[in-house]
Amino acid sequence: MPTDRSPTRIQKKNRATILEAALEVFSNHGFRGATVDQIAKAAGLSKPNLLYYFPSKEAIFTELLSGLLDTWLDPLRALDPDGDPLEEILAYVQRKLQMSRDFPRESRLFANEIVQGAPRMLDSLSKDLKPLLEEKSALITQWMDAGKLNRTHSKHLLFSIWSLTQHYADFDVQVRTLMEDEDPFDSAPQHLELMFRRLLAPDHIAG
Amino acid sequence: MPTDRSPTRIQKKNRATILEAALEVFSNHGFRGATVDQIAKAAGLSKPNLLYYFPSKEAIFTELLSGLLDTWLDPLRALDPDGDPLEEILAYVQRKLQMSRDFPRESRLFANEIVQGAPRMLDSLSKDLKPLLEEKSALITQWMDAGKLNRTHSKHLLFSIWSLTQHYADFDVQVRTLMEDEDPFDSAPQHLELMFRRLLAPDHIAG
DNA sequence: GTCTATACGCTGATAGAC
DNA sequence: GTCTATCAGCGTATAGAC
Repeated sequence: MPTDRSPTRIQKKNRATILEAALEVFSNHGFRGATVDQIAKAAGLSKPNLLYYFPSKEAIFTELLSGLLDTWLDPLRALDPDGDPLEEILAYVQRKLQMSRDFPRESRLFANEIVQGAPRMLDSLSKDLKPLLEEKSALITQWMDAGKLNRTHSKHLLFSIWSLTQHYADFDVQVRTLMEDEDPFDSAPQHLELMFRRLLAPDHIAG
Repeated sequence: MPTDRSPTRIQKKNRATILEAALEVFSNHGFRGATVDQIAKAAGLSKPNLLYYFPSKEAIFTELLSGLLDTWLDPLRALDPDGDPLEEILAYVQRKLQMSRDFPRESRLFANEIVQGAPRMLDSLSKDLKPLLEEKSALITQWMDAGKLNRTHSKHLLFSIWSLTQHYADFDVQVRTLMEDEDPFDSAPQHLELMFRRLLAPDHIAG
């Protein structure tokens, strides 16, 4: 077991390598479907050596989850109360879509866990995600009250943004099978901008 | 092994019971996460007895998938070329949402498989889903050409319907955690109708 | 048709040499 | 810190009695 005080450079590097490998394997197979052997091989280590850095498979997984959740929620945190409401939300949608394109493994990692009832993530959902959702959905409701946005259910609005954008990461195989050679990420940004612009842009039609 | 000709009533009933139990277990844990023991217990049979009706765990899974896919695609097949375009699509959205409410296990079964790269479903995607998508997206494009619907990317439109509606089944745990006591299915229908009506209703604004 | 008992591979984790 | 060797338990599947 690594000593508690001041991990060496090699320890830090190996832990990082393991977590990177774990992300690759867990995101593709889920917790139960992944094996320590696969992770060790992907990390270029032997299985016992890997378990020298982490006490168990479960420990790797939970550390991975908690480490990623913070940055995963950054795009939502960046929603700026002082910005232009419509543009803020449209920018958030695009940020989320880019994350699906650039970090699909993170998205699938969470998706895998949540479809199966989030047995190792329920606490994070309540403690980290819920307060953030409350804060931002309240902000959006304020914007609607002020007439800056067309009125909708603000929580469903955020769910919609999540599901539409993460779909391109989580269901990537299906999307690419159905679109053949066209890259989904070429046309998705326009489509999603149109959806949310039409939904949220305040009415200018009299009557 | 059951004889090939004319399965008895008890055989039919047991196979149906097993598939029902398998749906329950596979949808909650995925293929790898599910065990034959769990399925047998859920079906009220011993493990060897279960394997008398199906040759393997894999066989149960694939039969379950192929059996469910057909009815799963029914709502899309029901999209009527002769109906009113906007109302047809809005009705499709509501049918899909009802399926997420009434058959969440089926949705999660497919979701589990697809997030992990659809190793046992790729053929079905190409052979069954793709032709249907091509047919219906072409129909939608026709409607747009005729000015009956606002123009959007018809495939992304269908992806959007799938992701938004199935989200309430696949991410049920997250949604319910974040909405606490409010039932998502009380407010989701309105929200989704508004989204697609605003997106697709032909413009009446001059200029 | 249904059971008990069991074979056997895979997987998570540990022991102990170096 | 890293390795080889190995253990214990689980999970799929089968054998064979009834």
